[in-house]
Amino acid sequence: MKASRKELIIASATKRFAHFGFSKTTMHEIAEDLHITKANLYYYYPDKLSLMKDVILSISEKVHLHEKEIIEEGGSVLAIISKILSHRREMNIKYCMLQLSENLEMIKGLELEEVIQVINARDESSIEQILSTGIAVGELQNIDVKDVARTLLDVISGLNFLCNIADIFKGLPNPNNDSLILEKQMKATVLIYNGIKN
Amino acid sequence: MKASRKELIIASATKRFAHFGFSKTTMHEIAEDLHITKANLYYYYPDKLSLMKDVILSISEKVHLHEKEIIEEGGSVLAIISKILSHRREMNIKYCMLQLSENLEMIKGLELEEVIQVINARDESSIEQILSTGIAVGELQNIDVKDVARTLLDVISGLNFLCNIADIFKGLPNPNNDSLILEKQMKATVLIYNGIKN
DNA sequence: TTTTGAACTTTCATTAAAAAAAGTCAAAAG
DNA sequence: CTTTTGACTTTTTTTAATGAAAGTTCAAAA
Repeated sequence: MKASRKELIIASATKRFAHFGFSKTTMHEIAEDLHITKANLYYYYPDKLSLMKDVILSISEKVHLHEKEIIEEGGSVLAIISKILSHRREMNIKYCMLQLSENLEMIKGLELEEVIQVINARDESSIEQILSTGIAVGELQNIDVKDVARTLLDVISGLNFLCNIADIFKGLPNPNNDSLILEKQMKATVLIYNGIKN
Repeated sequence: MKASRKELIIASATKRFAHFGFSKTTMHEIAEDLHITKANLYYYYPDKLSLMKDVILSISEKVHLHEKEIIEEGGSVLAIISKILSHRREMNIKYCMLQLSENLEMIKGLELEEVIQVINARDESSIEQILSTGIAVGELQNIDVKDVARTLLDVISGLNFLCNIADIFKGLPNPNNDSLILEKQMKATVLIYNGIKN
């Protein structure tokens, strides 16, 4: 059926995108990998952008599901967020080209806003859930969950940008940065946590 | 004397750089503004980069002096940082092209590292002084001043990047962003403050 | 319904020539 | 001796033209 065919395309495209980035991957190459023609690929996806979007959303979904698992495993608020940040670093190392490309395309004004919004919503829902549970079990003060979650996410992704900006611009991955980013993110998270814990 | 002549050059160059950015300002134009020849300008500055550096350092010094004044005026830690962040936003609106250019040049690999280091050192010294005083008067816990100051500065400049990245890339200023940046920076600062206050 | 070959259109890479800007220097001016 | 300059060279940026590559479309075949 159609859905399964699309899933194959996404899986195949993800490999190329993750390795070479969006701009260095052609529709022809993606089609070749699947032993179909470019025209056939266009039967399933009207353009490259929508394929890119589906690939991004697919990865985001995987990450989100894994984060849900981490949350369900339980633990202190700080421990859970720490696990999530570590996992995101791992994902970033795995899909770094894609991250760089994604950021660059977004910067260039490509219509990825909707996708970014979905990812943001997922991120917010995860953090909000962690904070809400923290309040429920008395670990955290009775804070404004939405507001703190948004600020924490801004801080985390701001630090990501701060350390990655040069690489994003160059379009070259730099895995060395990841431990530094994680460290800075953890330090900031701990400081914020200290202010909201009971 | 030489010093005064250089100061005139810096003042004049600052106007052009602040308005059009580094790349859209030529040495010829700067010379013209001063009613001297380009060759004469090169008598005082060996190249464009060193003039750029002096302009950046001169503005940074002004900002730093003003922040010292704010600190000396006294007040709560949060009030002082709030004033500093507001002042930085004002400076950013005034010198936005310069900020954008500076970031872009840095990204492109221009040798502005030394200058950035000086600015960082000044920023750190300000925040460290605020935190130290806060501890001394019992407003803050006995935290690791250097560490917290660095993290706070990372968070603040990360948020700046996060909101500005598209504009930095385009090279176009966008003053609308400034209130948003300030808001995010204040929210993050308050959260961190809550964790270090007594 | 799915697939394809053969188009078309847009974007990208390359090149060469011209223009603009950066940077140099010997000599003039004070 | 310091400062200034005009004329010069070198680098960088722009422009325009070309061909190639990639994105996209579509009528017809499977």
